[in-house]
Amino acid sequence: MEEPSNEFALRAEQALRRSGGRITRRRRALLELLGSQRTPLGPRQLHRELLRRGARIDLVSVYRNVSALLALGLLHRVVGSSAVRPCREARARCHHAIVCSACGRAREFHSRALERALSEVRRATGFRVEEHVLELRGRCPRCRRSRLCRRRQSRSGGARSIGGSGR
Amino acid sequence: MEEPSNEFALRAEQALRRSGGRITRRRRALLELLGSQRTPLGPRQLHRELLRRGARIDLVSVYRNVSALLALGLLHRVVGSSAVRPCREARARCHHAIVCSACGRAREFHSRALERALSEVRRATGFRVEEHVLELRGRCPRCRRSRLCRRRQSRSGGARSIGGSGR
DNA sequence: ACGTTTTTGCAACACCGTTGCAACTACGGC
DNA sequence: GCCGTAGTTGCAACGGTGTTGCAAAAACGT
Repeated sequence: MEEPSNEFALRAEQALRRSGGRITRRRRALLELLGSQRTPLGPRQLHRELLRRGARIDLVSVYRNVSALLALGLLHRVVGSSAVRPCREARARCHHAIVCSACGRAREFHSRALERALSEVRRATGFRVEEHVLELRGRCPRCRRSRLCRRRQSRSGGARSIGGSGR
Repeated sequence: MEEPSNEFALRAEQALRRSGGRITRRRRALLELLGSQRTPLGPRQLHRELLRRGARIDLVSVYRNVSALLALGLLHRVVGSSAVRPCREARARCHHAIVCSACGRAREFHSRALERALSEVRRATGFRVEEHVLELRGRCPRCRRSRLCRRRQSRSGGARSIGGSGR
């Protein structure tokens, strides 16, 4: 058997074994892909990419594996979509991310000011803010420049027309 | 015809008329409900509540109306769910909200510190942060106290067991 | 190599939201 | 008040997404 080619795949394999899981050819392919992805991908996209790379795997298996990895805390789900991305650190619990609404690329960051602001919100509202549930959406520098960087993501309301001659 | 009983319904009716829409009995019932809801509700829940109140309306119509209202900017969609809530002001464009992960109640707030933090993030990442896409999730004071305040909302990963005798 | 346990693929299913179409209804004009 | 036009509704059918039952296949410890 081959060795994991990236840091995430290695870490994930260890975690899987520790929890009694097994390392199959398809699972490894998925881990490699997840570890090398440059943007959050959903199960469907992961599956398509795996097929494109020559792996023979069923969509259901991708779903099951992604769920398992989420449960193990190895993946992070982009808020408001089915896309996932690997958690940077083994115990990543407080990262924030900003996702480009145009190209979908995610960038993680750490902001002292944001931490402070969250404390303020916590105090003001009495809420206990839960970890890693904060996510921003915006346009990344690249996509701000070029309009070329397109991609449909519209989870927004179906924009039913009003007053249009809707037959 | 009756007069709208709450501020939101009134505002929504005006906006709908302005855009060439018409005010039907069912639409009005939905607006009344939306204007009086204490927590974000999804189309399904809205529909159920409308039936419970004696209105006879099809689920499809609820979907269409909610979409229309979203398109008009009268409703705001909770990130990561299908639930909606009325925008407080007619032109609300920069409110932030914190949603309780237990009971679903939403509370809007305004935070100077958060504004400042967002500026910092903007500078640091080069992203243009888009409006009203930031949303926090946490436990509200009530739900922190009592465990009684329950409600299923789990859009989280199906938590497929690993190494369990999955049979 | 063998037996046990997990993983996989397939098919079927459940759920959510959307769309085509015919019937209905609001509303402006007379 | 009645009419005609144009927006709205309900129904049924559809498409997409994610889940589950089950038998075959594969991984891993011995």
